[in-house]
Amino acid sequence: METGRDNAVVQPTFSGFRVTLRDIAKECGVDVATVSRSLSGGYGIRKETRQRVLAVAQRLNYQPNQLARGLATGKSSTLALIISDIRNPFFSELARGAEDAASAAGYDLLLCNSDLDRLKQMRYLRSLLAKRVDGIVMNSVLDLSPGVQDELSHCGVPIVLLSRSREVRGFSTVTADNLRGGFLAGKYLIDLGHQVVAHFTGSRKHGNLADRANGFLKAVNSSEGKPEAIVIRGHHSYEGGCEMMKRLVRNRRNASALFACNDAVALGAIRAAFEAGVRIPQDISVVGFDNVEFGALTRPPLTTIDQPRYGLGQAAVEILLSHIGCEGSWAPEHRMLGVKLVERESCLPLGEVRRGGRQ
Amino acid sequence: METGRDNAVVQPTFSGFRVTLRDIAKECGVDVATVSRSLSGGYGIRKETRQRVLAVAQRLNYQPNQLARGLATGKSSTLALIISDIRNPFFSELARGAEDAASAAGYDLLLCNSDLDRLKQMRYLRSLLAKRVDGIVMNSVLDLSPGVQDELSHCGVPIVLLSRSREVRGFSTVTADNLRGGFLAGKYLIDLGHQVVAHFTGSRKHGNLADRANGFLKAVNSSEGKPEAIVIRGHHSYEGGCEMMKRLVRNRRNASALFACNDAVALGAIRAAFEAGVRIPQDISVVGFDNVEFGALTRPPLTTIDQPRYGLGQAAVEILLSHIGCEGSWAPEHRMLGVKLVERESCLPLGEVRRGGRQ
DNA sequence: CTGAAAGCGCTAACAG
DNA sequence: CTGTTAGCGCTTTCAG
Repeated sequence: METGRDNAVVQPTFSGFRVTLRDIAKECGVDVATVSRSLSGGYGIRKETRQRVLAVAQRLNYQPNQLARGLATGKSSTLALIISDIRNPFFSELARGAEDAASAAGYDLLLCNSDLDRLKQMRYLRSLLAKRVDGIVMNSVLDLSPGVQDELSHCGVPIVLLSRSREVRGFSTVTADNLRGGFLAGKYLIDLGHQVVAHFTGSRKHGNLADRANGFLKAVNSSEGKPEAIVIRGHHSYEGGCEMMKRLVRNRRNASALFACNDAVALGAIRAAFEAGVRIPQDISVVGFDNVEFGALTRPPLTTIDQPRYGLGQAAVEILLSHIGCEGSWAPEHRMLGVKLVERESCLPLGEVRRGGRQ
Repeated sequence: METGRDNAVVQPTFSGFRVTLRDIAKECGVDVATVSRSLSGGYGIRKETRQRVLAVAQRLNYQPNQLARGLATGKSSTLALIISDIRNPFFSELARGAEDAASAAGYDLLLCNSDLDRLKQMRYLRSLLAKRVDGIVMNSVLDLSPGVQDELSHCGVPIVLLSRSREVRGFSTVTADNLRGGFLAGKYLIDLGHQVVAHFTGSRKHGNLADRANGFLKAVNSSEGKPEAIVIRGHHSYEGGCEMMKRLVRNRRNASALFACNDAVALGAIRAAFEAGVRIPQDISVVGFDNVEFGALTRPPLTTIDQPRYGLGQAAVEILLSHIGCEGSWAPEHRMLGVKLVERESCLPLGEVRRGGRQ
């Protein structure tokens, strides 16, 4: 039927995975070394020889075996990304940025979901190092023991962290300006006239969240009106947001504004508020952090701090690549990307519509 | 300060990456082969010898070099996932399912974003095969030429597809029951009394979307009241949804219901509707497909077809693993996971509140 | 049960 | 410019 023409047109794309340098060498009547040189770079090879080798390689559809190459060179052309959970839209966009950058440079990207669990992280690291990945982008290293941190920073493969962690030396970092983001959020709420503003955040060990909290506190403390800050800790997830809002509603009905440490928490909080009959933004104004795509679609659309998620992943890989060029002796680089407030409809000036409703 | 104790307690976790079998062999006064055997499996080794080797390996904190092992065995203990875009929440959840399953079995997972682009897919495949991945989960293979498809199915590494693609033999597949999902959605809308119902879908080449469309059409065609179906094609994304809704509003104001091929499209459509002053669900009822997490938070909460995204990834990797056990001669396996309707608030019976509003 | 030896496929000196 | 020679670190016959 359609076979004749098809087979004629198609070139044997994946059939050449068993042909080796030796096959080409034999075919060309030269040595494998010559073939190797011709294929990679081609320096110190007569043009004609190289052409001939290339032609044969092409014809045989030669595909180099990366494992062999890797064993010989100690490099694998693969990078790794260890994050807590790819389902978090923050990380999925970051991952895309990282993968695009890696792919553009000829690297593949291993994805690891650690859930911020120390044991999982250790397992992944071990496996990745065993595979001789050329670089690692990871969430944080704070929940590893200091000794392990130290070892990691000396293990020979460049690692860039996605959190500031001033305490840890020896790693490059890429972060959004979380401190400033927290400050912007706090200031915005206070400028709206709010006197009692809550902050939902996560573990103290999470450097980025800590920065946001500090920025936020800086805003309230440096403010004239002596506003009150209530900080509530929980899990930095949608469910955590729900749960913290329940706590807030139960214990501190006087809060009129909320800065959530990320959009997931904000969305969870909004959901719980809705179920508790608390209106957003009439009863409580909320600002999130991340500017996750779906934040624009919630009820109400979420005011939030935008951070360049894709760019973070991209920058992290760029740094990795620059380190990889430096053959084992790179200087840690710290890059901080800007943030900005995105005003939508989840905030209102204090008193504007408040007390217009129930209760 | 805290150094003394710390250093004493911590074991040298990542320091052993340069110790090789030879080192252990030397230390134990045995041959590398003995060490190799002791470490992997340990068959045909005297218990004491093995113990001794293991102890030394432990002490030296030996970490096997996977590249070397891979070169020798032809396996890499890594799998790969080629999807269109990890930022799509459908895929990020699927990826998590796949990664968890892989990780549990001792495999790492390479992430590739193809954007469904033929060239990118080819590049990834080449790279992955060169790295001797042990298995690949991929979106689809339909946009590759038939010859390439054929080659792929014979290339020696198991591949499982995330779309049905009946036309292509030689691959295993894992999908949700898209046909039934489309049918459920269509029937639901028709049972609500809608007479003119639109369907927003994507490329014909996308097997899963085609199945949903077919299921949908089956529902409308098998219905008593002879309802009318309007199918509109565009990109199966949020933006695509916006754009298709604009088209619908411009051209076919009589549609009172919409089945979107996925939640992103549904959400985009809802957004565009909102901006056009079309009320959901009063003017148009909409049902999505996927049951993406944020669908519960939109305005209004989205009625949708739930498909087990995490489970799809998990199942795909399970199949891969089972194939890997079979040493090159596995029978393609096809698994189809169930779907169900999730009723929320984006649909209304025809006429219920309709015509109560503007225009 | 264990050692010796060959080889996986490629790279990288070192000679010619 | 090109061939020779060693490995990279591990697995896997094949002997002993």
